[in-house]
Amino acid sequence: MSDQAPSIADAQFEGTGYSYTMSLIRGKYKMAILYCLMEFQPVRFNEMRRYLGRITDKTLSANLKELEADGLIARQEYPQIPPKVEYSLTELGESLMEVLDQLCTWGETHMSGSVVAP
Amino acid sequence: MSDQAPSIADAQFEGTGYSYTMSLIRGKYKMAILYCLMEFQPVRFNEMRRYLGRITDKTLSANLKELEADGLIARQEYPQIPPKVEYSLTELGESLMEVLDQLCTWGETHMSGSVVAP
DNA sequence: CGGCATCCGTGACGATACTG
DNA sequence: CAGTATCGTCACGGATGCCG
Repeated sequence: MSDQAPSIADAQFEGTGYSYTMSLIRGKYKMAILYCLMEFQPVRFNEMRRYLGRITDKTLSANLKELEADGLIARQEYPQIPPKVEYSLTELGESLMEVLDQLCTWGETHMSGSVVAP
Repeated sequence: MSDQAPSIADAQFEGTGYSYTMSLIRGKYKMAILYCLMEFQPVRFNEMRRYLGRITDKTLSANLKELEADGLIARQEYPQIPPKVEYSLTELGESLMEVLDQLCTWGETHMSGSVVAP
């Protein structure tokens, strides 16, 4: 039931797919990490840190854990010296990137107000 | 430097369309505001505040100003007593919503599998 | 190399009161 | 009704140091 036109009076943002998706990619670096993986996976910890610019170990580490917990990325650890860990996108992560990639396209199209020369 | 495949060594996230798009919708409520407008525009200030749940006047006001400055939403003020202001999406805002709407769809599809019990 | 522990700064956001 | 002003809080992220 209740399949009538939604009214703003009782509508809610919480609980929408929107809200859920945003919770996954919130944060200064979440999307950058995913973007990095999409283009260069598998990627090692320090590779990614360099790519992201000024991110700190702590922040990167925390973000990677969250993304892993959310099922978007996979962590592959090689028990050796020196340690080696590679990150990559899961199937879920890849499916999300297909959508997020369009955000990139949109941004490139519309940031023209401030075209940044290469 | 030829036009070979990009290497992670000198790639950068800053400056991508991605980065630009995210800068527009960052924040706890930015997307919720846009989403609200997409479904119910034009929307008045207090209507939106109720829709967004626990947002304060200050935060809502600040976010609306930013979105307006970014050209995503339009503000229509009616000089009368009591005051009346309506917000709606600009063409640019609408074009962004077409993309963001897919985030919603993705979220609805994938949040069912990993519902986190409260 | 790939982390974790700790301390700390900042800015987004909340609560409340007030104004045109 | 549609904000503005002021204050307080807290998560996010930065800097540094240590460890397997």
